Amino acid sequence: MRISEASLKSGLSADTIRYYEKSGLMPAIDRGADGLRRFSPENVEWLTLLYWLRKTGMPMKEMCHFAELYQQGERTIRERKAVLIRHSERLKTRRQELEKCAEILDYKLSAYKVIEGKNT
Amino acid sequence: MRISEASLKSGLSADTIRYYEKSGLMPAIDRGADGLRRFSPENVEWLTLLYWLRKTGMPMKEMCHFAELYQQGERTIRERKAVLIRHSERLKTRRQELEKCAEILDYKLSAYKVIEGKNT
DNA sequence: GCTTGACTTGGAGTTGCTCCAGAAGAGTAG
DNA sequence: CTACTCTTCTGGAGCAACTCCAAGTCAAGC
Repeated sequence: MRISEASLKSGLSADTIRYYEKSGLMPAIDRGADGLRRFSPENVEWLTLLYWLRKTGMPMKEMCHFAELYQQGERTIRERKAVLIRHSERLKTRRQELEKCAEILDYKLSAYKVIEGKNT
Repeated sequence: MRISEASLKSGLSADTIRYYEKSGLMPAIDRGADGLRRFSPENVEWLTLLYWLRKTGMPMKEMCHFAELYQQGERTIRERKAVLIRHSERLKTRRQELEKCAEILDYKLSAYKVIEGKNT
């Protein structure tokens, strides 16, 4: 499939996909006779994973490292596992931050209610 | 208090605080006779709120708008409430994204386990 | 009186995109 | 065949939100 379809399926914009390729986050995408990129389903699965990792705060540097491991095949599975486990810990931290912020918002909103009560 | 203490208490770096002031996210901070910024506890509370809003993904533009409302006093409470409610909806969305990503990671990790099982 | 340390400003650098101009190729309409 | 539209390509500029740095000021301590 071509880039627009890959974009639609992965969630990444075409620009971002090209940018990721340039940055070494992809195992060089095949080109058709016309010179346009052709994405395999495996390519798209990879892009989708990148989409989620990035969206939840993994820095590009770490994704680059992860991409290198991926390119080196199955013998790097152990290390890749470690990267993902570290990331899922990051998710836990993020969730706690959201929780904390939600608390603060609730507090602020209730304080507003008190002020409004005074003024009416 | 001075900027280093305000930084410590709010969670924002001194650089970021100065940047926020320049960007209009703060009601102009007082200066002492020495020309250095002096932060009131109210200033710090405001910075702390900004810290959490930013950390959980509110764009600067929206924070600027919120800051303007704040500067206009109590008559903007209703609108400020709306901003915070919108943000708490954003938090909900973010939480779902984290959840979704956690699922993907679990799936990937279990897939790795299968591969490792085959190789040993 | 001299050094140390926190602070000041303005500006350059960084990350991770996002948008744009200009060109090339395929497909459709007249 | 010509004209037009669509998608894609590349290289490069622009942007958000910091982050870091150089050069200078000023008060406090030895």
